[in-house]
Amino acid sequence: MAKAITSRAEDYSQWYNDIVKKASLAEHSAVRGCMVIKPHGYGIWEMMKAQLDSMFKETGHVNAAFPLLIPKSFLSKEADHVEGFAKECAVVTHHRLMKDPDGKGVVVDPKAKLEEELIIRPTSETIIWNTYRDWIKSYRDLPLLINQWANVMRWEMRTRLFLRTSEFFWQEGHTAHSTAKEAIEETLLILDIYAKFAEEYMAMPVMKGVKTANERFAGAEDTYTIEGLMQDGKALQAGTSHFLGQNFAKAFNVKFSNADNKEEYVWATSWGVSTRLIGGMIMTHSDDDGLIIPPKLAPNPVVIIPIPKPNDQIDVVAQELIAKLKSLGIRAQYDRDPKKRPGFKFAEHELRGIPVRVGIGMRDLDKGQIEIARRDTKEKSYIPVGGAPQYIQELLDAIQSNLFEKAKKYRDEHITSADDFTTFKEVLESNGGFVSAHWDGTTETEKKIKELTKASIRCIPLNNPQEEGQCVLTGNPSKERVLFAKAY
RNA sequence: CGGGGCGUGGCGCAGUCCGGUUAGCGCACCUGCUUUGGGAGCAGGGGGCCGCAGGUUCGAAUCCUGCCGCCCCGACCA
Repeated sequence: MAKAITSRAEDYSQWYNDIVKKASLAEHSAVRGCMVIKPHGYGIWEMMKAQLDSMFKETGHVNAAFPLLIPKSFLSKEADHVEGFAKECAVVTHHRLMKDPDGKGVVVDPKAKLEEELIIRPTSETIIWNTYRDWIKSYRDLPLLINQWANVMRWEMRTRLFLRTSEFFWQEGHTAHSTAKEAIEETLLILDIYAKFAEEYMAMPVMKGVKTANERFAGAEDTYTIEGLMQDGKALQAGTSHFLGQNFAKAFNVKFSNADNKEEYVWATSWGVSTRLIGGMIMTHSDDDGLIIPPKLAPNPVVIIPIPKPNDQIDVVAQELIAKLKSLGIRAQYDRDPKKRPGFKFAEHELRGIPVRVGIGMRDLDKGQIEIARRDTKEKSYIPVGGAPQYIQELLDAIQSNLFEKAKKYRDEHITSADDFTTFKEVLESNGGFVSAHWDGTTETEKKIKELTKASIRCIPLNNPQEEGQCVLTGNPSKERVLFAKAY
């Protein structure tokens, strides 16, 4: 067991780090806070990208690309936005290096100081709205539905691979609309896409809701969120969709003429999900033996292993199986390497989270069967060669739904109501997860609760039942419950 | 920015307190033989500015000074 990983019970965050490292998903780079995403990890991101991108396209969005660098002055145009991001921006001040006059290497050339400093984008609202000003003149130019796949940089104090790094990869949608109603509809449409993606593709159940003023995106009127629950009982904000009102339109003076030839400010949204989703996938499904990838996100959901080593007959059976799977739209990989033993390969592919493993050995072939093992439950079955493709197809679906059901069961068992502060604290200590409690609606109380328990309000669920109650901390009147949790 | 820890072949570490001649171990790697249905065994082999820069000393991975970097825990955040 050369690559054994720390168990979840022993040290959850070490378990996470071990999985990222030993499943070859990513590693720390030479640059502080920035990661190298390795092929296996990037392959999963590509699967996520492809699916999300097609969902965006189906709903009328198109992709474009905006610059990495943003003039410093742009950032200061929307007051809340500056406040939110100023503390974590990397700034470009010079445009040239020179040989160090006192020795080896290079130094910044003091003569190459930029007249206006540039910010490496922490998000792109400002540069995009500055551009939209020129693109939008009439209601006929609306709606404008644009997305970009990009990297952004936020200078983080503490980083964790995928969950929080200084540079991360994401998509950011930026749309412009002629009415508030339409912009809000867009915000909710995207939230639904995110939730559908999370649940149907990542097999990660999520709560849809709206953020409190305190947790809102800097510059937004409303921030909608999907919140997942990880196996250690902490919540993960997995995606956000913002209704920006006219804040950016006013800051960047983006107006359009309506049908009555009257000028109005444009209504806006922005929305994003990032490589953080990979962290969410890991912490939702994986076990003490390593990563578990939901079949729909696996670059290669099936791996075929010759037992004990390849020969002509096994090669033929493997290639035929690959061809038949391909015709069913299932990608499979044949790990033929004769120098590695099957036991090693079994362990390796389990660690890397491949959903289905097929073992082909002469002993089974003589009986006309092959061995098929599923990663999620570790169960093995012996299936006639001819029936294997269909069996695998059904098995992948079964794994996908089993992962979702298992995660949903866990999540549902970790939503607890609390009506007094003692219970509230006890639930957080013992069971973890979401605590559904009344809150008096003030930021002050929200902050106080966070200070006392480390739990924040993750969201006010959509379609939340209205009920009279008393705030769990202050006893002040409240009309609905909100979801608290400790969060990543 | 506070508190803690760590920088030694690709990876993980020992050695550092108490300086000593050739810097060691496991994994990985290379060669050969034997193996082969759940991380193979044996034999041989290659690979090191001991984080960087100064200093003390006959002699420094080890002691002293300064610097740099990374990880973990907190405050901030997707």
